[in-house]
Amino acid sequence: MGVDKVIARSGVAKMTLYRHYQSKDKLALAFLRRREELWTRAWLQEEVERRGGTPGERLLAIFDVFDKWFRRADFEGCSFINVLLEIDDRSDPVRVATVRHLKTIRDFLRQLAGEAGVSDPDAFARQWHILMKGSIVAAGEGDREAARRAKAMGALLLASESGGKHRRPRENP
Amino acid sequence: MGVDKVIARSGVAKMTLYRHYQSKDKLALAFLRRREELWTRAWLQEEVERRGGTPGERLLAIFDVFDKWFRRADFEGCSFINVLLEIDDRSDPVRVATVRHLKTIRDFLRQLAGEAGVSDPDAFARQWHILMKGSIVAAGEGDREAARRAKAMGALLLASESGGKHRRPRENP
DNA sequence: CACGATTGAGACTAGTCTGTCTCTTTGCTA
DNA sequence: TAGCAAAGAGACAGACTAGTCTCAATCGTG
Repeated sequence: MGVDKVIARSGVAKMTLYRHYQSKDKLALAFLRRREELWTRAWLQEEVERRGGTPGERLLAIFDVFDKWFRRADFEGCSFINVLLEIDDRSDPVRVATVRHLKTIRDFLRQLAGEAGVSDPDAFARQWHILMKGSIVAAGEGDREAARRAKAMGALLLASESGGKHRRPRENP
Repeated sequence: MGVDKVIARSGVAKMTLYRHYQSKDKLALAFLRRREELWTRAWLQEEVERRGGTPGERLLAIFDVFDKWFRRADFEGCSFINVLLEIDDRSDPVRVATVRHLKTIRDFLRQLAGEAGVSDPDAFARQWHILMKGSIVAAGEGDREAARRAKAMGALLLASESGGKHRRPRENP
């Protein structure tokens, strides 16, 4: 997406854009911040919380939300992943920002995992995130059922945590 | 990666390159074909077959091979995924080619799944592929342990197939 | 050796990219 | 309404892009 296309689509003059954002990279950083506000917080987290239920049910609900997302005609995948894989230079500030925004998503997962009482919330969150990212790529490939497939694996992972040898004491055993 | 960089790195003249490949897109298609030969077949499949074992063990061995891959200093992720997410136009021939090459990987998974006796080899292969793609993105993010995390989920998926209600008759029950 | 095909080196075209500059027009506020 | 800040429109610079063209150097084969 070139600056000229951003100009045309936004209906704003080039100089106006450059008055608000010093460079294209700064604009990209602002876009990613905004994406976190709208996608991660206002959409994903809100939708999951709205559906309620136990922490485990809310973790699984992520894939119900993804299922609707994957079926949208304007599905474009995850901006954080898209930009992450587009930039080779690991020290590039825009790339670094995507890693940070992906971590924000994982923080949300880790909190739910902690509430669900899993033995290692950070490891669990990283596993859950693998399911999410894998399903997003699969959806980009054209698999409309990707969310349901990932959800099934998520259910297995959750079951292994609540029934496995690392099980923590629960209120309702 | 611009044509000029390809020229410089290969040590070949520009006209020589354009005599062998009509356009950059044709070069990209040739690169992806070659990547399938070297990465998918000569590397991934060979390494997995070399380790041997049951079909289930070979499926899990994929993540052992990935583990070594993720720890390489020159790890650049999966070219098929990288190119797939780089091109928006779904009818672009290069993008279409990446989808085809990813399907080749899934064909390999489906065959192993069939040999392992799972109830729905295609669905199983797609789930396994989600674990693979998710772990590749996680590794690109910087998680060196991504392969082990995905392998653990793969083990759960395999266990659910051999012990679940959809279990097929086996020689060694 | 000699000839014909291939390659190397680099200038060159035409277009796109980010970012700047100028000048006019709009809009808000006192 | 006067004045000032912001926005619009578009030309422009400089770097980069894919791809073409020319001509000399090099190569394998008869």
